[in-house]
Amino acid sequence: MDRTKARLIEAAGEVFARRGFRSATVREICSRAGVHVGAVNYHFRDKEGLYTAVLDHSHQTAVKKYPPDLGLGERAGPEEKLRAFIRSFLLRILDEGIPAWHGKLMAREIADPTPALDRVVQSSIRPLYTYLSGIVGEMIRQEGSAEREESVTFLCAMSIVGQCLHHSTGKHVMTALRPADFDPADIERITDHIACFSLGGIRETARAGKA
Amino acid sequence: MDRTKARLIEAAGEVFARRGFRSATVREICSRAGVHVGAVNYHFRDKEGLYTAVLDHSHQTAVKKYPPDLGLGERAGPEEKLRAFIRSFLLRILDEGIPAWHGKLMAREIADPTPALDRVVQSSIRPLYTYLSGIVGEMIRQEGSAEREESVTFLCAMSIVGQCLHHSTGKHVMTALRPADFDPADIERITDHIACFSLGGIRETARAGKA
Amino acid sequence: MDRTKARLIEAAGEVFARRGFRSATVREICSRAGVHVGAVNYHFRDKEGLYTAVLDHSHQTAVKKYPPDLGLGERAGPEEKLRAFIRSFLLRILDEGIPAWHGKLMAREIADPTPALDRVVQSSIRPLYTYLSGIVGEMIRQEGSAEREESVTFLCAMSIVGQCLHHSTGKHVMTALRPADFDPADIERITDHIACFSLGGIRETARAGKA
Amino acid sequence: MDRTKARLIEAAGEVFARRGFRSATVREICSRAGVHVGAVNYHFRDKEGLYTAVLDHSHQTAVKKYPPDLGLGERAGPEEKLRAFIRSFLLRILDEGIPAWHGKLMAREIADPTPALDRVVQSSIRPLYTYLSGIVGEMIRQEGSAEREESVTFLCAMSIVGQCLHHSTGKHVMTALRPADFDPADIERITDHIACFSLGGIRETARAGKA
DNA sequence: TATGAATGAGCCTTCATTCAT
DNA sequence: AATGAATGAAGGCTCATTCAT
Repeated sequence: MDRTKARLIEAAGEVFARRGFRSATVREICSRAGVHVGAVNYHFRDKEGLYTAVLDHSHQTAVKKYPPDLGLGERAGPEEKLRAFIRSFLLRILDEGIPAWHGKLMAREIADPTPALDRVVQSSIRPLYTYLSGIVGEMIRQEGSAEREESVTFLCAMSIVGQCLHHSTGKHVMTALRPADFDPADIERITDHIACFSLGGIRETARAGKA
Repeated sequence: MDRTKARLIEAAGEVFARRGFRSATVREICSRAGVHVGAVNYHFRDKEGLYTAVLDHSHQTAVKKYPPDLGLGERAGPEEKLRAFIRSFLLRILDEGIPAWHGKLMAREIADPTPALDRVVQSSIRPLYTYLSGIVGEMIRQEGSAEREESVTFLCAMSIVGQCLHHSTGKHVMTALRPADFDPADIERITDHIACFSLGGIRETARAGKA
Repeated sequence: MDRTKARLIEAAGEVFARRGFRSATVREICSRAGVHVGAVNYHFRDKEGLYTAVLDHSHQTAVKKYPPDLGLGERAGPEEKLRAFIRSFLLRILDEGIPAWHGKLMAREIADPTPALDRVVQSSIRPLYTYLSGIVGEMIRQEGSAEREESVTFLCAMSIVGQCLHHSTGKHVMTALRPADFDPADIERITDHIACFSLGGIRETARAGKA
Repeated sequence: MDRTKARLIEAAGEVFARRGFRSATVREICSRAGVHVGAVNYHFRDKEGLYTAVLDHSHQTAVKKYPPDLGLGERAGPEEKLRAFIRSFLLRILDEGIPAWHGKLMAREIADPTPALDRVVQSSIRPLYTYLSGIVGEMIRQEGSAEREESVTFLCAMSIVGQCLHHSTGKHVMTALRPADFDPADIERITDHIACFSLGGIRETARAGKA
């Protein structure tokens, strides 16, 4: 029955996101899904097969709920697009529920890759990166810089992604450092900050490249 | 004998940094250290005790080799201090050798905390954060902004740290995305970029807070 | 449907012959047969029932294709009959295709018996043995020996069968020992050797019994 | 303690010989040895390591107790040597106790090879084969035959070995066929038969090669 | 009648830890 | 004080078989 597969994917998404692929146990996943221990091997061949299925499924869900431009039209300006991208990215990794698994799983895959990394890069990460590079490149060109453009664009994109991921990856430390200030649920405020910070960062970088 | 403890800490630092606390095995550590399997439990009570000892020891080593200001005097300007901090931070997490364990262990602790997180925060992370906050706060004040200063300073500091950590945490993905562009060994170039990007980011953030 | 049973028997014959009863898995058999996993239990009660069915079916096929005398008339001499028997036996266990399963399965049953051994002995092995004993007994009597005839005949028959089986059972070792010399496909040459060797052996044995 | 390893090897030899490598379970072995289930992995790395250790140990024991020439001097005639070899071979595979494991394990390895086959061939089987080839070659030359000598020697040696092995491998079938006649304990009688049969076989083969 | 999802037993292995020596 | 053999729990996985549909 398909219901078992669905319950398994749901339970596995939660456990993999919380514990990581290696530390997650098939037993805990099955227990949460209320299915037999052997079900994973039957339906997904092995633990890795289940993990891949979770990644694929959550990818589908995430792109639907959080498109990179968040519904912005093509005519939107790059600054607007950048803000939408950051907000979308933060929603992916900070929100609760199925789509957030995807962000958390990607974050884990980035920090501690499994054999599924290549798959994730091709299906999920590269498209996002390509979209972000387009925005950043446009902003850099607006500043009149052209030198080593691609390489500079790459570093700027990584600076943006790094800021976003840190709000997921580093949340425990942030809470420990300033319990009062840090609220991962306040996505709008974090979006505002990273968008503003990155805008200034991109411009400064473009200016430096021009000189 | 103290020599056994020292060899154990050295081997454990390397293994914990490479595999993380949970994936590292006592057997591999003991094997590398050339001591018997029971030594960890005998000298450090349990695996966690060894981990704590490694953190303490590598902290001592790291603060000596990579002081946050990299030897800069108090009279240096905040921009200069910021660049030195970023370079020092990148060296901690990207360099090879004993002191780099500490940076890698901190990065792992941030991304996937263990019960030792609080200890690490108090001994290592908070001092760094306090130092960085001082620099950032000074720069923000230079721009004339004052509104919600502390909170803004916190977010800026996290943006800087997030960028740096991503060059350690996300190195596999960066390599997958742009194998030609990404070289974690080129610390100077990464330092230049993050310093420049963050300078623009802080100023833009300060300006926005002023309006 | 009978077609499912037929496909199952065909697939099972191949797998049992290659892996043996215990190492063969119901799943591999069903997968090769293109039927669902439960089919074995549904049609044949259990794995052992399928195995029995395979033995019965392949026995039917084998006796048709490889009659012990290979079509020799009753008037043929014992030496001619012995050679035909040996050739027939080798074809059963070394040939490829459906009838060869039977030989391979018998060889496996002899080397590593299952609960089906008695059935195989009664249906397949004993008739062959009886036929061979007739030939050997005739040759021994030709030499003029009579003492403990039956027992001697038995041992001679076992010597002949043992030689033949070793060319199936021991093929991996023969290849390892003399890769150049050993070619299980060269059934004529092996037949010639075993027939000649056994002729000499029987005569010598008969002569010794006479003395 | 070495006692655990010794008990494990003893228990494993018995179980491997009775069930074969694949069908034998670590649990049964440990249970018989009266040791913990993890002991196999601790002392021998894995099941295969234990198997290898059993093969090595039983090989040592077997060569001591049953040297191929059974203590015959070099001056003994080839017929005498052949008989000694056959008797020694039968003792190896039919006797009870540790050295018989080796014969049974070799017989299993020949019929159903494991990854350890090469090791067994090099350490145990090839030396025996070489010794036997020397005897057979001498007998063939005595008959005056020289044509394709090596290849003929090989086939004769295989005929001898095949006869012997069949008395171990095929014992269940022999018992089923003639319960009264067959007594594997009557090694002297079997030795007499195979020696006599093989003598006649070798001479006949040599004569045929000469013609 | 036929299917295939689900089951339960069992297998090998790994791991941190304990404890007799 | 130090060793390393032994332990017990747990992990992923395979397999033949059952049973609701």
